[in-house]
Parts: sequence; structure tokens; C-alpha cells
Amino acid sequence: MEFWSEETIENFRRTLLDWYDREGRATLPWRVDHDPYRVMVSEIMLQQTQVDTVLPYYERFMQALPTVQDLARAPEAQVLKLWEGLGYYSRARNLQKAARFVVDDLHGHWPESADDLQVLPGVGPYTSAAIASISFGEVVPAVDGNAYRVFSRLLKIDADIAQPKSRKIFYDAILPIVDPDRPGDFNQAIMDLGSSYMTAKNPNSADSPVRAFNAAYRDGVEIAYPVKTKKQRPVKQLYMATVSEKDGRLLFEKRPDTGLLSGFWTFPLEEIQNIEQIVGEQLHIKPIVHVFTHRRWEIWLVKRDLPLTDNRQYLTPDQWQHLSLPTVQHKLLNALEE
DNA sequence: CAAACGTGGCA
DNA sequence: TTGCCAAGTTT
Repeated sequence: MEFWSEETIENFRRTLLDWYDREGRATLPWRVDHDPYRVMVSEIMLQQTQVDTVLPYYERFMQALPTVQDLARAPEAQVLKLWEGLGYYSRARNLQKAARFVVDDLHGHWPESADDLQVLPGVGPYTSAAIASISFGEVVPAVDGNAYRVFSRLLKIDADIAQPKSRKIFYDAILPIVDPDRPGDFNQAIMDLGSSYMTAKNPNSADSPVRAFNAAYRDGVEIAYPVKTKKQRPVKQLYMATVSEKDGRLLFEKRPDTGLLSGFWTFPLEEIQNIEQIVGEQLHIKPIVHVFTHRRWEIWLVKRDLPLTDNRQYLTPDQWQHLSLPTVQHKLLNALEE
């Protein structure tokens, strides 16, 4: 691991921020001001999600709910509808809980430090540091995947970024480098760097504005960074989804309030061990495949009758079209039309 | 701490 | 087709 002198640190800050001022993505909609609400919404949406995916969601969300008070007072169903298809739906529920906490418990007064911001549901070490630095000027590093990748290469940090304990190693390494005058811009510049020159795949460090500071590139070992152990493969699961139609309505089932897609409506889903267990009229030759982070669902659609239970309901098209449905359910609905 | 938690893009 | 990646947090 490399250590930088105070002179190197100052050169790095200047080089980075000069580049950011010239070529940073200043037009991103969450960078038009430093409103903590706008920043928080963007940061939550951007968790594990790419900028291009977030952009249309963010614009629609801010149009519908422009202030933290609007979000606090909105029906949860509206928030989930705005989040439909974005995934990791607990983010949406927690975001509204956070808004309600700020409005109801803090009377609209935002926590202004990273430590205090972490009381908000869904706001962890990264997001709190991002909001604190961008909106309130706190000098803290926002250690996200970009920061891991960028600084593991610049400083040749060998800690495994898949391990939680590595977070402190990076935090401590980056903290003295954060620009005390522009901490928010510093953090966002690192993110821009990580998504342009210092990418995960096919990095272009040769043309990077901070090439001179890149120890891994200098030593020809950039490919080795960041150090990251592999994730395990998704578990394969076989499901039978039931299509039950009655008077132009379709039978939906509400998922349990914990676990995967909790609280969302789907066709009744039954896990099966093999396709011999399929009963009813099979609707497709091929199954619908849907992959989650840790599961791979292979779903066979069948047409059959099913008894009503307390978590099942026949819904008209107008009813289910106004619900927030998970993408896997949209796939099933689309498959029905084929 | 390891595992859970969505989805889309790309090599 | 498969694996990996993308502005993480919660339990």
C-alpha cells in the first residue's frame, strides 16, 4: 500500500477537482442544487443501481414528490408505484420512513452530520457520508464501490472489498485525502472517475486525469485491483405460476410481508421439485426465467382453478395496472399475451 | 459476519 | 448461457 505526502495529496485534490470542474457530469439532475432531500432520493436510488437506470425514475419521482413533506404525506402505494421496476423495494419503503422521520420527529430539520444521518432508515455508512458531504459540507469520504475501486488502484490497497471489515481500511486511507474545502465535489469526482476512466472492466487509466497518482497502473498490476472474492451463484428454483381467470379478472396472491418481493402481488406461485409436478393446462413450451441476486427462478405458467384464500384476490386489469408489480410479475403477464 | 435483497446490461 | 458488475443496507 502506498502512502501519500501532504504535497501529493494537495496535488491530487487539485488535479481531480480541476478535471471534475471541466468534465464532471455537472448536469445530473441531483447535482443542480444541494437540497438534502434531492440528494437523499438520488443516493438511495443509486444504491447498487446504475446512473442510466436511475435517471428516468428520479425525474418522475421528483416531479411527483418534490419535497420531503410531499414524500412523508404520500400513500405508500404511490411511492412503490414510482419505484416499480427499480428493485430492492425496501429502499422505497425505508426512504419514505426516513422522510416521515425528518418531517414528523425532527420537524423538518435535517441531521447534518454523517453520524446523525445514519438514524434514518436505509441510510448507512455510504449514503450518510454522501449526503453529509454534498449537502452539508462535512469532510468525510463516501466509500462506495467507485471509491473502493479507485483508491484500491491508486494506493494499491490489498484489502478484500467483499469483506465488511475492509470498509474501515478504505475510510481511514481516504479520509486525509478528502478536500476539506469541497468534500462533496471530491466524493462525486471520485464517482465520476470510477465510472469513466477507472472502470471495473476495460479501464482506461492511460488517459485518466489522475494517471500520475495511480500506483497499480504505474506498476502494471492494475488488473489485480480491487481485490474481491467471488460471490456465490444464484440457487435455481422451479415454480408453477397459476393463471386463474374469472369474469375478465385474474387471480393474484399477496406475498408475505417479509422476504423476497415482500408485500407485492403476483400470480399464485408454488415451488415444485420437477416439471412432472405441473398440474393444469400448461401455457408455454419454455419457462419464464427471472434472476435475482441470489436466486434463479424458472417459472412454468399453467391455467387452472384455485381456491380463494385470505391472501388471494381476483383483480380487474384496471386494478392490477394501478398496483406496483415486480418485474417478474410483468414478465408473467407479458407471457400471457403470447 | 454472511446472507438476503431486484433488475438490467454486457462480455 | 453464464458470470459479473452497478453511487449499499439490514439482519
